[in-house]
Amino acid sequence: MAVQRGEGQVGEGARIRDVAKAAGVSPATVSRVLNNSAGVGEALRKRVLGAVERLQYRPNPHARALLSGRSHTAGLLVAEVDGPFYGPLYRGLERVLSEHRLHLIMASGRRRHEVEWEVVNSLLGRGLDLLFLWPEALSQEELRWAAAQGPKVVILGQEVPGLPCVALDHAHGGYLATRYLLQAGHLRIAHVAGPQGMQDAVSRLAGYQRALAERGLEVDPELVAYGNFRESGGYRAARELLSRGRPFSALFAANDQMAIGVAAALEEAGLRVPQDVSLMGYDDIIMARYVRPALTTIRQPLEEVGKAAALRALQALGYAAGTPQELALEVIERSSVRPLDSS
Amino acid sequence: MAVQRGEGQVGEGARIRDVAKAAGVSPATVSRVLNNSAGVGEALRKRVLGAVERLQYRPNPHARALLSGRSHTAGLLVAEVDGPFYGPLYRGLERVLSEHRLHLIMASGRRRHEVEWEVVNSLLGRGLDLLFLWPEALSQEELRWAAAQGPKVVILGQEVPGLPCVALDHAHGGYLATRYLLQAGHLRIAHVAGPQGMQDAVSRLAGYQRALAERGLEVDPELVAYGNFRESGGYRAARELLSRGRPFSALFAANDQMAIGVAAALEEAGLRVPQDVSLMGYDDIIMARYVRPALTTIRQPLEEVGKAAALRALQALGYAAGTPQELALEVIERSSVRPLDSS
DNA sequence: CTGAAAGCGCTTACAG
DNA sequence: CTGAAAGCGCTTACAG
Repeated sequence: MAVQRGEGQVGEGARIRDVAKAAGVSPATVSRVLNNSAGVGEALRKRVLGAVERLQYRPNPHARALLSGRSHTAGLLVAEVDGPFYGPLYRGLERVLSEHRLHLIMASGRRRHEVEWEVVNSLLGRGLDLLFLWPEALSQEELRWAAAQGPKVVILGQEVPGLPCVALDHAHGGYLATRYLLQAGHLRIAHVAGPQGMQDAVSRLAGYQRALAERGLEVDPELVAYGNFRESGGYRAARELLSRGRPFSALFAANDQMAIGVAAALEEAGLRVPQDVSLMGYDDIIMARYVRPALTTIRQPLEEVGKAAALRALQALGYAAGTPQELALEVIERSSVRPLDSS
Repeated sequence: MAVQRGEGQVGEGARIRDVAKAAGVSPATVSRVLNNSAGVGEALRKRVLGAVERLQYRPNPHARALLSGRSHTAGLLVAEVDGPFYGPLYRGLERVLSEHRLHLIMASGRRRHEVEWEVVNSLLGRGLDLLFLWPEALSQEELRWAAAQGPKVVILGQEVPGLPCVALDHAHGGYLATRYLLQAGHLRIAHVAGPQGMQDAVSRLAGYQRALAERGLEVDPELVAYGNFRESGGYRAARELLSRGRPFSALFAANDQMAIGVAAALEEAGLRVPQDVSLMGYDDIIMARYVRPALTTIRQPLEEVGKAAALRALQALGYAAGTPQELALEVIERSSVRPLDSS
């Protein structure tokens, strides 16, 4: 009685007992052969493998997961699955994880607190081994709670005291970008920041302000506008900046996508990059090299971030994993910035 | 004896029997409450829910999957997780699937037969409910074999007789793009095709040739070069075309990423788009709207493709799902093509 | 309306 | 070296 054989896809194939019968051994022996455990007689081994092959037997992963408590799956929360940004991160994670036969589930929190929370809970309910969270709206409290729920958690994009994190120093990046522009002789530097309240956006803005202050320049709030981290946001923010009428000879956009939107708006307004306005991006997405003028930007090693996060997580799971590379930000000089004639 | 309580993350929380004990009922009753089955007395129901809450009980998904044969997870094979191309597809799939509490695993086949085959097998061994395959190198035989292994399979990007597929008519798209250029008065039209042997690339090339032939023009093989579907490939292919010395007034690139690489190469060679060379892309990635000049292109409704594929798969699983939209290709006119003066 | 029991497909400690 | 049995955490047909 009780449960009938499932109709599910998994149940359709041969079971271990079918293989055992076909090979004339016990299920335990089949299991041992498949898991390379203990010494199984060579003769039996061959027989079992033959039967496995013949019946196209695949062990039921759900049964294995139930027994071991391991699903061989990791989850990744990001702000969006679109866009050029998370691709390299995903790839870095996948490269390392797949070597350990771990798969990766990606889910989007859409930059909204409510959605992020729901996604994290859904991920927590799936019996994943690992959780990589790149939150945009969740509080540190909430992240710590999530980490207490079971799966190993690695936080990306920000430092959360008490949890394993892999973050880049966004404030430093904002500082580097701005200083670069300053060194090129620009004094009136506008900034298109990311969404207000988002950590990385806030930090880059802080870096921008610090560089200006260090140089003894006043930070003019009229030279700062906010965007959504996408092309459309950069486009709109640039138009807003232009409409304010405050002159600027350079502009630092908090990411490359917005920088490209900015460039479009500038051109529409009859301003040339870099002759009239120097433009600096952030991220170094692939496209940055190909847009005209090619974008000078701050490179974030996102694939390396993914690898580092994966390595750290694997260690937490008890696998012997290598040591991650140093994650350094770097100015990539291309053609969108030019020195200001001090004439 | 036998198995000890797992150390896995899943095993760490409360089990159904703990809840049952706390509520003073049997595990069966807890199960019924949680699954809203049958009529459970309201009083008990409350007690059970209270205990669930108190113990922070989460049913073990692996046990459920073992019993039901359903993992609530779908797999997606694509050529790369990077790049702007698959984002909208993933999003379309995810939007529909998540409404049915299905998660999505993405894996990259890297355009290599061997890797694709391995990935498909790995996916097949995971007890997934659904498989979405956008193959670049697998044969129709292999795809049919995969579909026979258990999970419901939907093929993307090409038609495979006998299997549910969601594909766009790439030949038609190539034809549309070329005809558009022809109608603008161009007669010498170069083509940067995708990798030789890949279905979509081959079809677009065929569409290009058909449009030329229809117009009574000879197809000059010297005007065709091949790229890797990425910016770098477009860049190199354009340089190759230029080095051949055959004149052309327009160029159709088999995707937007290559078109953007082409534009960079053209500009480096001192050629202006569209004044000197008209440029047509394919896909309509977000960036197409923002590069300068904004790219005239063929829009592929990839998010819709994802939704349609998800809907079809859900039907196969027996869920009542809606009917997908029509998937039409469309010329998006922007600024990278201009009529040829017939002077 | 509720519970005791069987069983999903595996793995592993125990016996031999 | 190999097998019989227990058990992972659930769900559901069967009894009551």
